[in-house]
Amino acid sequence: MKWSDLDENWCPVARTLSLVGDRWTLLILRDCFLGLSRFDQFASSTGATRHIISDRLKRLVEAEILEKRVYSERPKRYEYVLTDKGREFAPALTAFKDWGKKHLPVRRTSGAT
Amino acid sequence: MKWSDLDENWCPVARTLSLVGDRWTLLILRDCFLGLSRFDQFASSTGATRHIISDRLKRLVEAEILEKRVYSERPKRYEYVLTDKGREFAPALTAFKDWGKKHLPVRRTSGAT
DNA sequence: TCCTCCAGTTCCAATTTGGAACTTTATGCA
DNA sequence: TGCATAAAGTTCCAAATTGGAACTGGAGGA
Repeated sequence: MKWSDLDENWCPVARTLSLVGDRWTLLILRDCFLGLSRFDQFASSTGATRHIISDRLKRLVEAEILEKRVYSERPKRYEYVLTDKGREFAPALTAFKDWGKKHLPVRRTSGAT
Repeated sequence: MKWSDLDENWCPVARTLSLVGDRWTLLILRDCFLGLSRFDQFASSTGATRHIISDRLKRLVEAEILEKRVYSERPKRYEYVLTDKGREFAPALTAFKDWGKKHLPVRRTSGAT
């Protein structure tokens, strides 16, 4: 079964996952909430390849979760910002953040516990 | 960058995603909250291949989000149930559900709402 | 004996990823 | 002029992950 086949699923969780159900997409959204908005920022912040960033941004814009907007005419440059629909995704990321803080404390390779 | 490299990330969202940041894992968790607990149930409910189910259950057990428990000695059969840590993931799924209900209504090919 | 149930495992082709280099448009500087 | 840098992508290919379907093994039942 392909991931896009989930978009007509009876379950709202499954439908949501058909859009944002992957690591890099969610990480890009996190970045948006942190105020990042440019291609290169997403690339270096998430660690995903430019290839993936390009693909995921395209999907997010198509889903109207992000809006692609010109911020420089010459040279043409674009940035990506959350739409209202995208901003309403905040509770989900907050839930992830809270769970991670509580259950997955960082164990630094060198340093204290 | 590999997905597992996120587990030491400074960001709790990224660390969470290193464990549950994929479609099928999250769908399995949804099923657990719906009361499902067996391999075949997950396979048919999610639509993922048995291969994937096997892999994801293994990861979830390793992460102590699910617990593998014998429910039949002969033949040996196992089921998977949420641990406390896993149960605390509920808010995230609820957020996904709410977002999906609001922003991704089903367009049924035939039938009522 | 043969069929069914259930939890996995195995195999292989097809899709997705990772990584790195390249493109395009424009600015800064010596 | 000539060269370097910046930003947003695209392109290419090898490697990893997935999808699909068949197979395994232990047990109960007709």
